Amino acid sequence: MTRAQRAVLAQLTNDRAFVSAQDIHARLRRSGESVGLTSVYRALQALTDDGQLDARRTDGGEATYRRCGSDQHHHHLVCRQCGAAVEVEAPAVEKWVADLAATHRYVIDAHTLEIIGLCSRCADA
Amino acid sequence: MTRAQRAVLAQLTNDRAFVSAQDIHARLRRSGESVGLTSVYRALQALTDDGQLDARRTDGGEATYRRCGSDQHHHHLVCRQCGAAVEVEAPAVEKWVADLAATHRYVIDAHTLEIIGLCSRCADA
DNA sequence: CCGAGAATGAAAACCATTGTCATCTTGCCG
DNA sequence: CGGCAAGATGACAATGGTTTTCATTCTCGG
Repeated sequence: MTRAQRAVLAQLTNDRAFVSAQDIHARLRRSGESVGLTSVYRALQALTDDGQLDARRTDGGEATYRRCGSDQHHHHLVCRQCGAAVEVEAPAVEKWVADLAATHRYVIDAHTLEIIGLCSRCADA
Repeated sequence: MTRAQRAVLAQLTNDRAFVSAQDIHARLRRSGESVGLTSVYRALQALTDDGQLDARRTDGGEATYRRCGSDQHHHHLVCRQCGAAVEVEAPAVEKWVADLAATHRYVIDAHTLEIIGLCSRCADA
């Protein structure tokens, strides 16, 4: 693992929310651990390919990343304000998806299920 | 409704797949019906706000739009190649989402459920 | 017919992301 | 140790979708 990858992973292990590349870069800068923006992007790409990070896009189209606790397939309940997320599993949905695909003769690559709102902390504030 | 909105809506009523702003612009151009790219973006924005179009982002982060048959809340089975989509309802999922949000004290704004793959036509080709 | 307010679109600005390339590390072999 | 090859790094430029700006053009009520 490269220096940039270690730095990014450390940051995301610390925070544990969905964070954008630019945010990660800024935070690393602020904490003295200086890594170029390009390297942050490369590290995020590599770690995501490696399955160590989950990626999702915000409503605005910005990519955000999170270090998840489970390496199993799961979905997220995400706070649109702070990025805090709860990992959830939905076996019933998985089955429903598979059946549906078969019915319509689609070859499925993936599916997404996300619940977006405000966590209790952000809702109160 | 403005000229641009009529043109965009006509195009999307014709095609009925998820299409990007740039694609719509190109198609209108090609069909003689010339509308500026800016106006296409504005029309898509307005029509989406109006609930006349459904929007989603491709994996690459590009926004795509579709004229759906149902104005009820529904989800999509989408072909990542050609944009063809099947509208599906999932009452069980809706309920599950609501319960989950309550459990975790999240104030829910929205949720997304998408199934991405290849339609039978694209899979065969 | 007139004028105000909306619509239009070309061009510039934006901004996240990716490519380029010269430099710097690092680990290995002699 | 040296030194070299492969990979990593990061400043900078380029890309590409989207939004802003702004001057011009419609449109429609009075």
